[in-house]
Amino acid sequence: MKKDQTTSSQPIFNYLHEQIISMQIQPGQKLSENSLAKQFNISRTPVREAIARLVQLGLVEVKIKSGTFVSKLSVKNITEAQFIRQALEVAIVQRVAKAQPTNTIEKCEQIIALQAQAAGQNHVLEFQYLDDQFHQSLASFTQFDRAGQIIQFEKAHLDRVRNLGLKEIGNQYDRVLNQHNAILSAIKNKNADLATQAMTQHTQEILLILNDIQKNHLDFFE
Amino acid sequence: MKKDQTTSSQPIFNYLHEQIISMQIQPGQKLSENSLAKQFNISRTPVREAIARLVQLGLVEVKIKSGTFVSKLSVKNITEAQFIRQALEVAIVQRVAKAQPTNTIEKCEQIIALQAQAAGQNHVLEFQYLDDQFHQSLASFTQFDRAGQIIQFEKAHLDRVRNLGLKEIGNQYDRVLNQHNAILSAIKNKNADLATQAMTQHTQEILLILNDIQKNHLDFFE
DNA sequence: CTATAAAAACTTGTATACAAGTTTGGTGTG
DNA sequence: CACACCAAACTTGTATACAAGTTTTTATAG
Repeated sequence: MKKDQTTSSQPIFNYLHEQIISMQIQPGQKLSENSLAKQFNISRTPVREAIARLVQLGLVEVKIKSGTFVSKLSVKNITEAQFIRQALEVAIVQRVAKAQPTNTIEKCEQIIALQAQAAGQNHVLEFQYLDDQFHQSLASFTQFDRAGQIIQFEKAHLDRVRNLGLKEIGNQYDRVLNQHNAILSAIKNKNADLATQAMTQHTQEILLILNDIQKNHLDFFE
Repeated sequence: MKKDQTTSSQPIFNYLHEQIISMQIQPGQKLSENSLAKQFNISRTPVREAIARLVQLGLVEVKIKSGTFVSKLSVKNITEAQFIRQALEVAIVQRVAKAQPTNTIEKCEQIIALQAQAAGQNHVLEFQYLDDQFHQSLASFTQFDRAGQIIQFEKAHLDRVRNLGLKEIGNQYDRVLNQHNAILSAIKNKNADLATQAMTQHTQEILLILNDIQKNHLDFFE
């Protein structure tokens, strides 16, 4: 009566996904199904499943009978991911603003408070984690799991850029905090239009640094 | 110097996808990797790849070591697909309305004209095809292929409902035509808000018939 | 030393064999 | 007839072998 439901491809998918968005596996780098299989002590079959999913997400490209490569960054792909994310986040925040669910609002307030703490202690990873939590709290109100999933998957493309920019540009804690506060404030005021505006501005932040980052890392872009 | 790039899993993916959204393979029906492999004269490997993609799209569910089943319809999934589609279509039409690209507008006018013809001749499939073309024309203006892809994949869930409703409710040519005209008119008037409103109403049509269809086909719903 | 060609090593795509769990059908017993 | 139990047939997950094309390396000729 074992209901396993977990496959061997899930861990390797999670590993590769995390390594790619954290830029520890660099854009353009070659992956080997055989090496990965040996590394994880499994056969090529589940490795190929994991890679197939990453291909669907646009994070990996397979050149037939030649090799598997981590996708390079491209302004087009990143702009597109931002567009999709913005469309969904805006639609979500509009629903939240109209419903003003107490639970969600309180959760967001708590997260913002924690973010202020993390900012004060310069805890970058914690701050980023809380950023995700803020957006996921809003998304979870809609109970639309798939929408949240798509956002997460698209955000992978944006996170690669953000993590690349961390080293040189640094985390702009105050900007993000102000924007989160603006979004929450608009929600509380039941002002869907203002919430839309605030969320739009927030999700477009990445575009402001994109050109600079491309200039500084031309080898990572296609 | 053969650049094949096509895999044997693509045809079977296309086949299953088409059969599922056209409801020729019914919700809840069992699929067999072995049967499909024999049917297409290939091995289980590419069949499994195709099925894995369908699982990602929510059209198929795999019960481990027990069977593969076409997903049943569910109000939650359908509502969610509608939400995602609406968010993206609205974001797209807003861009089009602000830019007013001549090519796109002319294309849409042509499509609407063809739709009027198809409606007059009661050509259901042609009318539906042109409906898709209308939306894809708007999407292609943004040059965001992935956004269009996501819309198409989410629309699969909506098409199942729509095709189910065709038999009893029938195609409401005039409603759709009026809505397409309203969208295009708002675009021409550079009125993004009106375009948003028109697109929202258009994409929400499916929700109006959802309850009735569920009542008439309880066995297809989970 | 350079250039070219052949061969060896890798690469992914596919077929197939096996493992392990689930479902189904039948058989025997009460 | 009803029910429990066992076996056979199916199911998906995984490992592995092979096919076919690409890349790299090596050796040989000039």
